[in-house]
Amino acid sequence: MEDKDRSKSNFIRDIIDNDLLEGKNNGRVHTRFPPEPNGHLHIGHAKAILVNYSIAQDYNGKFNLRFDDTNPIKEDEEYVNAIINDIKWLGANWEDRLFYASDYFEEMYDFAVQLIKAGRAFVDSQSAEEIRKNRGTVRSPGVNSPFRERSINENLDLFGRMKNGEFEDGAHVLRAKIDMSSPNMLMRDPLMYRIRHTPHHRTGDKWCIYPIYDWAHGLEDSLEGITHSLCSLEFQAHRPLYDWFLLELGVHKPQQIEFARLNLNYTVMSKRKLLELVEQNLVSGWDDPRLPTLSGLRRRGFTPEAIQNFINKVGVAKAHSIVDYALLEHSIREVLNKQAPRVMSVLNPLKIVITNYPIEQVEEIDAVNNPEDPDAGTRKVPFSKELYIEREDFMEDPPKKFFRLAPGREVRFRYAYFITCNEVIKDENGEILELQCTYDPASKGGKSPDGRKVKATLHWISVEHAVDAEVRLYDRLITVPDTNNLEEGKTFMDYINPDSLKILDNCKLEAQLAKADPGYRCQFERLGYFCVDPDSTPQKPVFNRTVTLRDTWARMQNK
RNA sequence: UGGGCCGUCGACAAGCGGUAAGUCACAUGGUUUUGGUCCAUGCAUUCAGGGGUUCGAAUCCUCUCGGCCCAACCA
Repeated sequence: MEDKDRSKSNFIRDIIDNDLLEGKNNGRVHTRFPPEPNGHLHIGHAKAILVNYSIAQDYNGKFNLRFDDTNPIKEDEEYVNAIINDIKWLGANWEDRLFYASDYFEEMYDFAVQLIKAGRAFVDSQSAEEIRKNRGTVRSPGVNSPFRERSINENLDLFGRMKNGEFEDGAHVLRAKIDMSSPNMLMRDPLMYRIRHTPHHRTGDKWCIYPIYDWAHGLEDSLEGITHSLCSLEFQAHRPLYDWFLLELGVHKPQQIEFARLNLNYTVMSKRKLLELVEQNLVSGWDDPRLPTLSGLRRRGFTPEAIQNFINKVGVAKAHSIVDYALLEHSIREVLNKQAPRVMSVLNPLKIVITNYPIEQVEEIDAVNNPEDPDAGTRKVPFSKELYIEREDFMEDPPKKFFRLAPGREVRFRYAYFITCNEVIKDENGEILELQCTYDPASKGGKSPDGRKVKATLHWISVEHAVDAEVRLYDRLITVPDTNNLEEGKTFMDYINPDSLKILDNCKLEAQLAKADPGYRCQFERLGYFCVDPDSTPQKPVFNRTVTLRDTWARMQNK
């Protein structure tokens, strides 16, 4: 406890440490994640979830999941189910504390009545346009509503009738009576309730008035006994109002603390942009593996652990920032390097014939499943006269630093033999059809008894034993780092990467992979980490590339 | 421009008056039957800029510059 983990140090933990020292909240720490069920979760939400959850855990506190379902026209049960599923997968645990703002509608109503009785709220009958106009601007004060001085009894009567459905949408609103000349726009008699004759996904048509965020949110936190209400920076201006309502009501007041949202470069994170991509069919759906949605990342092959690690590395602060996508990639490689079984697969096959190898002979070669994990053991891989190698592993006229196969050159076929390329067979167009090679029987296992060295080790697969598969390769969705900072007149839609998805349908896999279940992850040696897509069937396996391996050769070539 | 918040390496980010952590990225070398992993090394005499307080300032004061948020009956 004295040895505080410095990597986790952040200003929120400092505040909590101090609160604990002062004995606030009787030493309780209780956080929450309050999504509105109006869209799908993305990695930015993962930060909010994990910041709240990890703090609750580390301080021996509690963490609630609460749906902030106060606006029925935008919300749907479909989203609540998807969100629950995503958070469970991510690994945050709310135990038995799943709540809905709509659970509190009755209490909120009673609190509103209390505020009216205290003379701190009134029914306003101005139109939306009048309210907007009378609010003033950031530099000029607003003016009081002509309905501001209605009597308490009239307010009570009107508010009750609003609730009873006697008025049309927009006829009246309930407002807090604060200060129309406050420099903080949010304190200029903020709205508390609006009339909406819209059925709610949980309360049906029981209610036709719905509480507005500022009124609802603090009460939700208060009612649940939240101690630290952690949210994003744009709510800073709301904090005085959050405090005002709870102080006026004389109820438990959690402390709202704001931190910066997560931004990632070369992608989009806003609900609006994500929706646009989905609706215009630029991606296959909310779970398209190119999307930073949790369902997309899951389908892409990310693990919850990788996302947790990533969020820890990103940290928590108040400065706006855009995190490098490379950090996310590093986070998943770090996990998969330790866990993923290795397998030899050829994405872009080039046939090789070993001319001095007996026809019909098949050898079972021992291959290590994971050099990072001795317990993973070995497997048998069939070796035969006809093999596939990666097309990029051969060059007829290799440049200086190219170590792989070339005419007359000897390389190692991993775990098998030293192989020398003797002849290149081409079609009439000059397209390379196959390579004629020889093997050195003495080099079995990939070692030469005479101490001869080769500069490259290639992966390979037996033609006869390989299974065909489709492999989907993904690249960044957006070609520019920051879509919030574009050239005049351009939108993010002008920077969609046309090559963000490449489908390879003639890939050759080790046979056992045909039986792998969707979600199964492995490393294709020398190529990257891959996982089985839900579209996959034993007849037609489909793999997604989660991320490439670090590739210093590719980097050299790009220079 | 009223109010609120922010500015530490290419990207994140610690630091809380005692002389710039860490991670990613990048670079170099070593190991290697994955051009992977791993290991080693390098990468901010300086904290947006100026002035001030102090024996001592990224940390305190002050001014300037730059960025973000707030005028939905959204959250």
